[in-house]
Amino acid sequence: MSVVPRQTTNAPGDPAAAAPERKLTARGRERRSQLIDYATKRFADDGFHPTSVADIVDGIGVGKGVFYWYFSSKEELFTEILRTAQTDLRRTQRKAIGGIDDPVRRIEEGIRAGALWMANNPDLRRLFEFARTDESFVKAIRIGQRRHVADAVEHLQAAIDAGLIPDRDPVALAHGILGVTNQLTMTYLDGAGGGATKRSAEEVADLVVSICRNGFAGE
Amino acid sequence: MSVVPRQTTNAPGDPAAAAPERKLTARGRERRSQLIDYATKRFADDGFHPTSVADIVDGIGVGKGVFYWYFSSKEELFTEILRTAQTDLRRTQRKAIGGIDDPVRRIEEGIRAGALWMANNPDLRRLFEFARTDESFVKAIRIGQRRHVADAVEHLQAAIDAGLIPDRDPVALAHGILGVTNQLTMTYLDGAGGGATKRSAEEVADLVVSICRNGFAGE
DNA sequence: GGCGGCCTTGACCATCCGGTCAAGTTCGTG
DNA sequence: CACGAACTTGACCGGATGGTCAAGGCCGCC
Repeated sequence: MSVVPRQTTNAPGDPAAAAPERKLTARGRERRSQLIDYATKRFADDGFHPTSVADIVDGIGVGKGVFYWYFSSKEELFTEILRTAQTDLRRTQRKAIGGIDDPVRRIEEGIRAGALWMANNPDLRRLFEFARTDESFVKAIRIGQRRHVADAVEHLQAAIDAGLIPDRDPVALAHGILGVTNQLTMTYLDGAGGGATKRSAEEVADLVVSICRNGFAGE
Repeated sequence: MSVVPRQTTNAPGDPAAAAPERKLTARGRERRSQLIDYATKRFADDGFHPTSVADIVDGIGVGKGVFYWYFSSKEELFTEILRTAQTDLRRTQRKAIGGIDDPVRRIEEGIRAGALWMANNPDLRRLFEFARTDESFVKAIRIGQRRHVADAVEHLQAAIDAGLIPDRDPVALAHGILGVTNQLTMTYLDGAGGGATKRSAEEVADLVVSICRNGFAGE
């Protein structure tokens, strides 16, 4: 008969786009992640804008209302995907450098873990890449990127303080590392790198570490 | 009265999307570049998909037919913008390393010129960035990127052969340089870099060169 | 076994989108 | 001044698109 009111009041200060925040049963949680998984693939394959809500629900074989039961908008879904992915990437990197003391090795293993994550999650990598170019999502992605850079800067600064690497702007270095990782994983692991042979994820990760460490002239 | 037939036959072998290829008067050429300029700005500010043809013609204050007089589709316009920009970037870099003999300095000045171009053409840089993420345009951008990488590889290989830099995969290095350039120009020159102070184009160019040359550990 | 909340349906809506086209205007040339 | 080609107009079209909602089915719990 009656339907639960659609508009969940946002926590004040949260400017726009909030999740419906419903009580979900096991079945509901499963449906929700099914939507997320399928949408991730479609967004990565066809792009965010060209993928319609109808495409997503039709692909799963459910009615359109299902989508809006779990997400308040297409944008909200996408933001949710981004947030989850950024959290996962960060956790992966933290875990990878867990037991390591030497700052330089922490940096290197962090880079390697980042590159491997990109290699193992090509869809999410593509979504990051797109999100940076779309005004509606830059903000969301900047939050995670800032954290990401801050993590790297911490270790770079430690290495500088210990006299293990030259004293250069660690923030710029961190961004440089990010740029190399993105570009090389894209080139060698996504479809058709520009005149480059295919390589395994590990080879690419080693390549990324080597280039970040030495540049073209170093050593 | 009668209207010139709309569909210009493509040069055979050209798969899709070709320009109308009309005879343009001075007035026509001006209108055409007005459309290109305005569309570039809108695409860069609002994104390709969110910007409609109606937005473009309304922004200029002309009828919709004007657009389709000069371009056969929105996609064709965008591809044209990309192609022109890539050509311009390449020419700028070639010119910058014109009179230089030392391979290492050629590399460095090429990098600097690339970074400066990105800094001076933020709209076009954003369009590149987006085009890499959209299936319809990857192909177009790959062509230019391949050329771009090939240019860099040539100089890197020369430097390796002359024993001026260590013998490492020049293709990977070229992509690394590209990644650093994109990331740093975006961070420091576009809106709101992640917790980073604003810098001049020249400072950023120097930063890019330094990082590409030495990595985080080099020298 | 029935009640109430979670979940699903799919027709429907207002709007917008890329693209077409018949008709009209501008302008250089002969 | 006349003619034809270059250019412009703006109503119009078929088909999305994101999002809504009244209605009904499912299911766990008392």
